[in-house]
Amino acid sequence: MIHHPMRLDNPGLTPSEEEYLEAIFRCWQKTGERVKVSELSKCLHVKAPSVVQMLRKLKRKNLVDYERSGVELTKKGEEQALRVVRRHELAERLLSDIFGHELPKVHEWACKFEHVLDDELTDKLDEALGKPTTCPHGSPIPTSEGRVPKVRADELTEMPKNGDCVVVAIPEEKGSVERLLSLNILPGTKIKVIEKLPRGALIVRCGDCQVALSRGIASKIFVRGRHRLRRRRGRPQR
Amino acid sequence: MIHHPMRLDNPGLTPSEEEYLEAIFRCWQKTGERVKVSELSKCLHVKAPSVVQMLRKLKRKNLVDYERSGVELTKKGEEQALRVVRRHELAERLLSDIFGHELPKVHEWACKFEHVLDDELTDKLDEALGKPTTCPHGSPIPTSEGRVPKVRADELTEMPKNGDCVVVAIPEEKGSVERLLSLNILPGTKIKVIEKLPRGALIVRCGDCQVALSRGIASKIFVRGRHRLRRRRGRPQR
DNA sequence: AAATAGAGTTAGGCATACCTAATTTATGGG
DNA sequence: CCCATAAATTAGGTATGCCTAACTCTATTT
Repeated sequence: MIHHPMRLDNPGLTPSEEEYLEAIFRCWQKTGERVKVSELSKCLHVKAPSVVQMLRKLKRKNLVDYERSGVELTKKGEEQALRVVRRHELAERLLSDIFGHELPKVHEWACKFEHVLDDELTDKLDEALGKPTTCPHGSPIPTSEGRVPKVRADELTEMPKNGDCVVVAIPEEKGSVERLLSLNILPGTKIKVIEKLPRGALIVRCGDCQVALSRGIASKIFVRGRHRLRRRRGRPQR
Repeated sequence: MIHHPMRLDNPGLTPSEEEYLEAIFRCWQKTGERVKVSELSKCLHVKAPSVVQMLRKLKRKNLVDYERSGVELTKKGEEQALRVVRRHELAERLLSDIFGHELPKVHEWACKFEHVLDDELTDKLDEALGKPTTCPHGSPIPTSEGRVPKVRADELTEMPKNGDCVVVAIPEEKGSVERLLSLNILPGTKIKVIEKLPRGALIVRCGDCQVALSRGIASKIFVRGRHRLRRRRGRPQR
């Protein structure tokens, strides 16, 4: 069967439209601000005029609220975005279950997989994987009803000196994951802040060794302080 | 990342081009004849002019030998087709490993998955699945070098009365798979021909029960007579 | 051999989604 | 306040890959 511009299992969304919705959602999630054209342009690797064109299309479909000040998902748009995110996170789980040592590449692979999972397959996958609550990087997986489990977690940079904590989520991006994987810093890892350096950088102990983390990467690691009562396998956020 | 018309990991083939190559290969495999436009039109669910247009494009790229009499893959075209088939069959293995009871849907799902597996992921998948030699329906999986393990197998319709045999391959198509799954006729199943009816239909015993199979479906079941020496887990063809 | 059906082809269009170049609109520094 | 730069937009163009309608073969039937 041929690549159809519009998939039957979804309410009239092309793969591209889905990618834009997902990107808008992820950008918005980081800052809570309306998302700018230039931001999407960067993260989708697409030139600005293409973004504008697509945003107008999404606006016509009532999926986004778009003005010069930036974009925001509408209720309807967010629903769709969450469906895509769910498929993406489940694909990541599947891939990391199969290819344990390839975590750095999992995100990229999942970007493609998310477009070939229809609702039926997604739900079956969810079940087959044991209804996981987070992706391998620690992000929560939206439920099939579109609810995102919210979780209390703080940036590693906000931990006090000598603070003990447990990693809840790490970034998705390949370079960072490679770095963290080599240091054995993954969701679930216990780490302790040894020293706080200027500019947000810090020195942490994980396992036997001590390493310095730049602010850039440390601010994308989310942790839960160990003084909080630990539930088994908490549901972290990022 | 956005849906690009041409994937980087493959030598300039769009997903559509790949689908055509695969379809040409599969049609050719059935009959050994040059494939007709109308045939492709039917099996790709695309109108004839679209087929013609694509065939001309593939001809320009030296992937097919195309004249009014029909199409045939060139050496180069076959190489590419086999890559796609390999990805498809491995995807089927993966899917049927995860969703054991959903065999009828596996082929359809794999049609989508085959387009998101690059060479690296395909090879890793091959390894993770234990380098299987056949897809769950029994078709041989081309190697990464593009070799197709050939296997001796005969149409069930050619078995003699009272012949004992082992199923080697069943069709991919959903309806047939549903039927055969309900009868518990799968690759590996032992069956015995009880009666040969006119027009190629026959009655077979499998397990405890006896069933009638129309010529239509029986001719798409491939078997190996039990008088042949059995190797462990033979590599069937269709 | 003419008529006709069906397969193949050509011509002309359309939707998607990308691009570049040129223009407009903000925005922050002098 | 004005200008330079960055961001957003408009205009116009390209490649894919599908479509319909109309035409041309080919082959079969009468």
